[in-house]
Amino acid sequence: MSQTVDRALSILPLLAEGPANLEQVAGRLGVHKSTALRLLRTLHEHGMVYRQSDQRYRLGARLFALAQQAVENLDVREIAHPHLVELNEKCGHTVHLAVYEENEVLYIDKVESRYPVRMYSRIGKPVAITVAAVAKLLLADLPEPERRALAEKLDYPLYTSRSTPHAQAFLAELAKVREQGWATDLGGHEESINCVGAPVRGADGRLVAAMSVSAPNVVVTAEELLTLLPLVRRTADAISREYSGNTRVPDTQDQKEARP
Amino acid sequence: MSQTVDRALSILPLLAEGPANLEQVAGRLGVHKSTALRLLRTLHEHGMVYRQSDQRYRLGARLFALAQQAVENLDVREIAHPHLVELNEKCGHTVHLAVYEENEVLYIDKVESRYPVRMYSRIGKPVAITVAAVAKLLLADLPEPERRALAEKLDYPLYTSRSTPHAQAFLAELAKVREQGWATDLGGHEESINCVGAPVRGADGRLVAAMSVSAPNVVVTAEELLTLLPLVRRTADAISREYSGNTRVPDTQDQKEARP
DNA sequence: AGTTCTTGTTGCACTGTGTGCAACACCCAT
DNA sequence: ATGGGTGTTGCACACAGTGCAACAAGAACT
Repeated sequence: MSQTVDRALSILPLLAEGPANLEQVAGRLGVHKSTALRLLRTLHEHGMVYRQSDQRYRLGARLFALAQQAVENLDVREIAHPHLVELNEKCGHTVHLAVYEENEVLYIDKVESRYPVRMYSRIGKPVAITVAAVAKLLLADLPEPERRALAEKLDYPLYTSRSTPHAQAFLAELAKVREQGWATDLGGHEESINCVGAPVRGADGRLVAAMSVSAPNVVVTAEELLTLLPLVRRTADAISREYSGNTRVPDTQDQKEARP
Repeated sequence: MSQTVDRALSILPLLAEGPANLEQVAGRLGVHKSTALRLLRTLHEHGMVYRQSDQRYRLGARLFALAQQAVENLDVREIAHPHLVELNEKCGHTVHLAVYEENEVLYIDKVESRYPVRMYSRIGKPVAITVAAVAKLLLADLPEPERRALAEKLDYPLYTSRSTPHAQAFLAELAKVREQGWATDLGGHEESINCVGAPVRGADGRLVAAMSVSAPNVVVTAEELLTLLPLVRRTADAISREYSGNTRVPDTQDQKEARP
């Protein structure tokens, strides 16, 4: 909608791929060098980009700080965290918490496995949406037309032979997940890794997040992992209960400045 | 430099404090509602802000993803990580890695303590610059005028009775750190938490990062923690060596597309 | 040392983009 | 129904953003 801002923001993902110099930025934006320079300077003033010693630009520190503050404001995360830690202490595996937002599913919290073999994933990383257990749970909760539209639009990369191959299969899987109230990913993303997930619901019954436990085959088989399902569901339910209990007050809190 | 972009970017830190509606945003920016609306829409299109169900805006998912990609591009981090893990396995305490960037020091990696009592800190969070061991190390390496200028400009919050009280004391501390090649924070940020840190240097001898080990009093006393100093320094040196070895090649790599 | 590229920076005239206004649409309360 | 509180749309004006061309500063040659 706003050309200048649009261009400026387009620089960020571009730099996320790796550092770039002025000409490269100007080139990829399709604007004159001087224009790109002004945009970069503005971004720089706000700490969004950083100019390294070789004069090339890369993403700046403020970005981290912002992402940081943003994630701290998600109250589900705050409530869920101790539960995730507790679950991790009981079973020892990696525990994830994820939310859905505008056609993306992303991890907002993670407790690392106690076993030496760990998964590669990170808070803030978008999830493999067509296969991950948490993604299935979150998408299964979308209203039918939206779910359908999204499913049609997605890519279905074949990470492994057990990845969801196409929209039709995905929608069928979502229906199943919706029905049973939990989800799995059995080697759909990485051949040797399995996950079991359960939904976290708000007071209105809608999903606000999803959580999962993941472990590689070498540590426990898929069958063994599935025995954890009741524990996972109980944890998710505990979070749901606590989250729903918190029936929204904090908004006005920061305004109040009353004296005793 | 660019008014529109400047305004748009100013919205982000504002939303980082918490969700806000159109009027609040317009008000705090000092612009008309319609202007704020257009800016927010542009930010929205880029996934930088998200519109929650009550119509208020908050920071969006893309921000996480960007910060994520940004941190992955920092090659010190990649090299350092296994060393940090190893150090954590040896001593069990929380290990941090931090860099300096434009008047800020921020954590770029962290390995959690194995003990149940954990510190509150997070990757991406700006460090308490006047007291943290890693901050002292990084600032001590700045050229004298810059260091002085920064020290004068900083605030010196008294987190505890042992916090650095003012610029003069801070500069003296930095001189000491520079001299001895390592740094501590003994209860300067939180009464009961101590840290020992050591510098990571590039091929040119300049600091590229700093690392530290932190532990609360209840687990080990400050004296006991200091006995880890040689180990911490050895780890930092190992990272320095590996980092310097990597004498910059990767730049051209992504351009190449030659046939066999 | 001189010359030629390459890349970043500055000043300026033009116009296209962002601006604020006012009117409108909408929702929730009363 | 009626009112206040929001978010949204269309439009005329002007100023902020644009691209150009000329300049500066290095690096990489000969």
